[in-house]
Amino acid sequence: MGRRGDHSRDELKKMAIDAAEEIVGELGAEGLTARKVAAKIGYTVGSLYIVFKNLDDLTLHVNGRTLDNLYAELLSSIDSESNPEASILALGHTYLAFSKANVGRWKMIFEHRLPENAELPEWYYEKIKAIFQLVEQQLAIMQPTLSAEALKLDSRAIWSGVHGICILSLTGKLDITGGAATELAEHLIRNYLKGSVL
Amino acid sequence: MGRRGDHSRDELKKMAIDAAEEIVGELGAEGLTARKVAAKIGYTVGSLYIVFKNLDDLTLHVNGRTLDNLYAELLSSIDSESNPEASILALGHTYLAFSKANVGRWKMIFEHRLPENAELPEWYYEKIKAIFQLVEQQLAIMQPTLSAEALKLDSRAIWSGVHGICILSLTGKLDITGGAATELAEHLIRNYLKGSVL
DNA sequence: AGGTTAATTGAACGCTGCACAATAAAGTCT
DNA sequence: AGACTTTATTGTGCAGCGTTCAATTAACCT
Repeated sequence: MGRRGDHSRDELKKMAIDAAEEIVGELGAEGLTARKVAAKIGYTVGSLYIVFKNLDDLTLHVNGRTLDNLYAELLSSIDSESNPEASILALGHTYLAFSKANVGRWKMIFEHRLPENAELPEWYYEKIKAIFQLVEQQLAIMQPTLSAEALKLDSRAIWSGVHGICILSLTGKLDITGGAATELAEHLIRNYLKGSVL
Repeated sequence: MGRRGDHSRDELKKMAIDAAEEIVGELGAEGLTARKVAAKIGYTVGSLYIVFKNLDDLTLHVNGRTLDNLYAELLSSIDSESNPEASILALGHTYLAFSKANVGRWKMIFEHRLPENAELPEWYYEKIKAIFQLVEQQLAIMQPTLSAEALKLDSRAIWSGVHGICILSLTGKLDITGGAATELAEHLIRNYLKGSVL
């Protein structure tokens, strides 16, 4: 059992997120319970509630880390590419690969619902925005004359589209053969870009 | 209390789905519990488990009906339109409007996760396919030379895209002003179609 | 060593999904 | 009509959930 001074608050927090991450990776969001996390880190449930407001709070932190992981992979998938269209395609490809390699964690981000009146915390929005901005940057290189407004719209349209393909393919609702998600995303990106340049 | 012979199995099933639908509409998927549904139809929990395999089964039936409702609205949004591009835009518009008008029920379709090894039933897939086919039909009118394969791909790409916008806007993850979802979808559809015709 | 502070526990509460023995109503047969 | 069978429905029970909080126990301070 955890004894006083064994771990600082931050250490405990990190341990809990680590444990939760592992559980979600194995069992999906459904399998995440306070008791399991507590058992896994050698503390009792009560201690979790010192560090997190509630289970949703813990979930949010796991999701935050997942977003960070994705962001890192997305970033490293473009820094070698110079052609912006190729970069956007690479982003899409990396996104789909990541979500497939981390189904449980990725699905949790979208299956998770906040309690009635709660709002997503600011830092969470920032992470989402950062991802959109990767696309936005490439678009800006492609079409330097576009207004900030138009860039934002285009990047949101493209990335939401890729995201839609991602979710529908993960949940098997595409009514299409398995590996086609990447192909779909490529299609979407290429055709959108072609059409928007005109 | 429900007495023997008061309601047939099918009536009971319908009553339960009705009640569940109402609860989800008011409280969201989170608020749906067997005990609440039972109380609402004047039966006890036990009776629900005669008619449904489990709560997931009930959820699936509510979702199925929601898909039917959407399908009906989508259908009536195009039968007056003759221009296929306008029709696809109308489909997107109707989709977003429907999801906004029925947030709770619509979100439940995507937040709901099946237990570990369960597969979606066939009739559920059929409903999803039917919706995709509405887009496919319009595309076929637009580009009669396209192969069945290509039609399927294009319709999936477009509709997944619209769906992505729908989900991200419903869950407030678009980092963009509220009403812009429709605008985004229009952008996506128009640019994709423009690009794909070339 | 004794007193204070604070970290940690674990039991308790009210909820959940689900199962199943007990019950009561309808149908059937003589 | 009365007894027997069938079956629809109940309601209690179980295990597990998130969350709270009084009690405990370890570390620190004087």
